[in-house]
Amino acid sequence: MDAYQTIKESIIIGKYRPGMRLTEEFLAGELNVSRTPIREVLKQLESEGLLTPLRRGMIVRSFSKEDIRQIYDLRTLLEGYAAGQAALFRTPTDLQQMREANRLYEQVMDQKDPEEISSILKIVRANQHFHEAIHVASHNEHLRFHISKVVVLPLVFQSFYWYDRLERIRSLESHQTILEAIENRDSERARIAMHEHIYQGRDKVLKHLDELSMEDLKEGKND
Amino acid sequence: MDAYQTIKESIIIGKYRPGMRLTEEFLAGELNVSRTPIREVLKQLESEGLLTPLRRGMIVRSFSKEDIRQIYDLRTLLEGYAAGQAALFRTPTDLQQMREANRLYEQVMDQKDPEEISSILKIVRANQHFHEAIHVASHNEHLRFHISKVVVLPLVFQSFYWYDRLERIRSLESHQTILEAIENRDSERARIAMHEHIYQGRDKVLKHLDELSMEDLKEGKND
DNA sequence: CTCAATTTAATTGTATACAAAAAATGTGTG
DNA sequence: CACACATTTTTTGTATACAATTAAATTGAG
Repeated sequence: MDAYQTIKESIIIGKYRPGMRLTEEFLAGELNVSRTPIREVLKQLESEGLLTPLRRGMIVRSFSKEDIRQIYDLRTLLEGYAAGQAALFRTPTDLQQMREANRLYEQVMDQKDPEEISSILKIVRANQHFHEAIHVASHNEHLRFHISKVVVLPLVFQSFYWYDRLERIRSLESHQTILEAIENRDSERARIAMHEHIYQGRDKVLKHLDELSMEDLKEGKND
Repeated sequence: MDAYQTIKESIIIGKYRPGMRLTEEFLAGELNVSRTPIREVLKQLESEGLLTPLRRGMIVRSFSKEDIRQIYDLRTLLEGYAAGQAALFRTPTDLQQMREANRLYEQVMDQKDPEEISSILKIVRANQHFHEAIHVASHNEHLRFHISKVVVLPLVFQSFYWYDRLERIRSLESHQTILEAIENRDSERARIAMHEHIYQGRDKVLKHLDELSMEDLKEGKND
């Protein structure tokens, strides 16, 4: 795995926590490369919105509730549109890809150690496959390109991290609903179903944030 | 002006034409800096979609008619949404900024030498000011961030380059229509007016491309 | 002891050298 | 003359040194 993927994944899974400062030298040491390739990775991750530039160096971006609302509003808009377009323009191959992605999701849905990070990552990736199959099926390269930048993987990871078995099943079911709408060329239905599906993920992240701040209050961590 | 702005503007105004190959060494010589800062600029411009990576080096991206349709569909979706949100959440300051931008546009609209590149750039910037004022007024940082990446400046430049006086006036008028809707907190009206306004720009670019290929046909340049 | 000024350390920005990879050129053979 | 193969040149990727900038620590005055 190259430097970009390694650092990105560390941010996604929270090994580098929000607010943590990342210096070029530190990362260069961590990955045993010089600062030159690290610099490029940092610039890249900044443009993806995963890092916030400081006057000196970068910190891992943290997302407020308002950030999450805004990001997910955007996702519903763009991915909803993509689902609608996919319903209009999908090819048989596109449909096959979506079905395949859902099969994969079913396989990895309940694994031995569902708390393990690598298990969560597998589920996240299967989920991504389905969504990306729809983006491809929209047959709009630019839409695809920009959606990939709107989707903030650390948040997606979080929502799946906190999903229990029932919620995973419900997520798969909504995938099936979206898929059916696209099969039936029902554009508006596909858009709305995707809209709702994404808001479910948003609500999970928001709810978890609430629970966290509740606990903080109990423990008197109100600073 | 720094390396990033210099190179970006050269692409926008077409000094570096679509398809032209840009090597690090060439640009380093051109701007009298070393390759290091140039590399970062190239990566940045690639992520903005202005450059296409080759196996070795980059070429200036060229946009097909299909690209243009897709890009402008995205713009209508996002900027339309932004206009709608602006109608709901705008503050008095926001409105002031929009009015100010339109005043500026009126000032630079008919200048001495309207064919001159710097004149066109002034109009493009005034136009940008109005649009950005709306993005700010939507009070959604993430929406703003992503719209800035969806708007492809070389295409905006082109559409204004080919606008005649009447079309510039019409463009200002549609700004006024959008502004009124936002003043009246008429969200849906603002969204639709913005939608239509952006499609006008798209059509100009597409029409000009048509005229170009017509001329090519006449001159027997069908290769 | 507190705060400002100055010094010191940490960190990024840029240039440059060299290694690695790809593209272009040249050469010989059928 | 076309084409495969070897050679040269171009161009990018990485490491590293040093300059410029910012943050941290220290010192001294009030």
